[in-house]
Amino acid sequence: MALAKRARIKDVAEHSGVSMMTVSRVLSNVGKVSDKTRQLVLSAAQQLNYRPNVAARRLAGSKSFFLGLVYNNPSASYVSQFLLGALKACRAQGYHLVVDESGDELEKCINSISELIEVTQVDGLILLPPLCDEPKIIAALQESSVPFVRISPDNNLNASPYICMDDYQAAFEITERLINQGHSLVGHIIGDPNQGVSRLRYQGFLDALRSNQINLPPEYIVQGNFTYKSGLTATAQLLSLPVPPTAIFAGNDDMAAAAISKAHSMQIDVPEKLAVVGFDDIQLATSVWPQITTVKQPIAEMAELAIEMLVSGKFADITKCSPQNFRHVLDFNIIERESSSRDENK
Amino acid sequence: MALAKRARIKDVAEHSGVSMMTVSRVLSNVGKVSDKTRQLVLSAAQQLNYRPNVAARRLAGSKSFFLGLVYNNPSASYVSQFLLGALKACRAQGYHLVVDESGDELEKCINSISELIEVTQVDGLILLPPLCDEPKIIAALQESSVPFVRISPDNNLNASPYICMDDYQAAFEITERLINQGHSLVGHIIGDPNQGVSRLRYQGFLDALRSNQINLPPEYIVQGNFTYKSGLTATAQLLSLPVPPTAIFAGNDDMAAAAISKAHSMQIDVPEKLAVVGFDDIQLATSVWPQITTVKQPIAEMAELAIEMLVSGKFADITKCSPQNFRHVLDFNIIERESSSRDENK
DNA sequence: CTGAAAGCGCTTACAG
DNA sequence: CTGAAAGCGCTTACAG
Repeated sequence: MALAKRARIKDVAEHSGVSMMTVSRVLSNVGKVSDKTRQLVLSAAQQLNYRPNVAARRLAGSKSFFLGLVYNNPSASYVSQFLLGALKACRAQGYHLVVDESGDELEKCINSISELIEVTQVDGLILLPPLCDEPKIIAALQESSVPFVRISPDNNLNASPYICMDDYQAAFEITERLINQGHSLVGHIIGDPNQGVSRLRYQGFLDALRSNQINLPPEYIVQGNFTYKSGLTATAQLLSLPVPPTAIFAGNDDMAAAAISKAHSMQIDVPEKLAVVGFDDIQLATSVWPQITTVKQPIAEMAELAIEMLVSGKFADITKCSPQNFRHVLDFNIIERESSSRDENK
Repeated sequence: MALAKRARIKDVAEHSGVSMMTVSRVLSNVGKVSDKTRQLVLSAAQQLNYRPNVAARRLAGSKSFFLGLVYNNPSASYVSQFLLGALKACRAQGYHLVVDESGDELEKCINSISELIEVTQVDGLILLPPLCDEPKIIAALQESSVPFVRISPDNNLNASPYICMDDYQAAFEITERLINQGHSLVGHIIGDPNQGVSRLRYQGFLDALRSNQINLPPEYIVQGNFTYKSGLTATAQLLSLPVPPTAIFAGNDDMAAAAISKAHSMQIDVPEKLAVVGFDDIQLATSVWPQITTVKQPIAEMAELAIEMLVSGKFADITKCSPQNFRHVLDFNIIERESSSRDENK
């Protein structure tokens, strides 16, 4: 029934005694209209429960009110947290979100993005890592002139606006906490080598040690790839060292959870014999025992900001933007839980 | 550039020497066209890299090629697994997915669904549990006459086509496995009372005991709500019983993971002193130690089937469908892992 | 089996 | 500040 009676601009125009054009102007908030007629139109629209027809709008040449989200990130919890934030912001702004999981094949990925642009005609695009660092995708997007925002990108920082947090600083701080708690033999499991954040977190870790005059032998640093499985292997390696570490800083929570599991299965108590800290604060961090001390990454906030940036139109014509305004850094929090004991408080 | 040169139906028509109408017929696969002209049109379309303009299509009164997915399910991994399957199927069928997290307030939820229908003009809708059991939403949807498919619904089974698995049978079988392994004192943590699957799993559990002539005192059954936290509390209660259970069947994996954590923190070894089994096979099931024996629910397959049902048009006019064809049941698997030992093999 | 006409609901450009 | 005209790219319904 709602569908059958749906009001059109023409109805609103007749109802308020002005032309369709004036109604259109009022509703899209464009051009000058006198306050009086504006009120007239607005109340008529409300009375008729007018909702614009997006298809007609789009066809006539304006915005589609669709935004696209493309990802190939394997972490389900990362993606869903992001999705939640993005959806919330879209709703607030009157936009809808078209989601696409691109797969890992570069060719297919570019195809599905151009599909999204041509067929869905999105007004803007959000690229999640590690997809957002693919030069070919960036190039294709620039050519299409569709505005896009990248999340935690690692390269081509002048190519588009982007949102990130200070991974380096967070890693520095969480490592320093471990040091302040008396740990000097701290192991590190590096994240996916294809993601820039892995390097930043590793660097923050190293610098925290250095600034505390700790010399760590290289065998205490092991390469992982952000998966639970890689965390298992890496931890086994660390704990088999002649002098095993008393603490492990894993590059993300999945690997930290694995570190805890592996320690348990080797009869090593966490946190008594081994402190473990992670990164991200995904749901898993509070679904294992003991719960994981970690860095809370503001994933949902990143999503909301990304939508707002796209909607604002500030980056509509990227060639007119100064790359100085591209960088948006959000704050993090360190959350202390049971997987690392706080000796100083005991 | 792709956007600038985009071919229209008119171009394809001129290129192949037929009318626009014929091109339209060929491309939408509707009406009779001679094989010869069909080939002509098809090759012209390909040559020109023609892609239909969805907005124009929609405006002219045909399908929107958008499908909607609405959820309020709190389990991030459930939703993302579903999303993955849905996205894959959409891509295969040339559709796009508009996702909406509805929130828990019924009023807002109905609003956002009607928004989705009116503004986005989706051709069909998928409802995830527990949202899919809200009578008011079902009523609103029926009135709008938009086809919709529900996932694991609990009531109004004649209201729409739906997809589910045999939760009862799966619970029966996984419980019987525990019994066959020598457990007679098996505790159960019931899931969210608002979800039908909780009751079905509970019922399967009870009947497995009964069919094995086991009388279980009622205190071995505790109410949870599918969250990790509720699993913690429920397990504490079960393990404090004068004679604690030797096994726990949790209504889902989140609660099973909590059962393992709680047992650990009470110095009770899993699976030696306590076997734990869950339900769903979400990522968490393999991210804790020991990994959880569980029922693998075919979430992604459910999503794919839902999309296919919507696209097929079989349920386009629901008033013409026989409710006998509504029910679609998918198979499950029981996956044995380390959280429950297999005594018979030792 | 094929085509000419009209129209979907909106916005762009052009006038005043 | 306001409006009449034309058109976006497609499909529906009507002819033949």
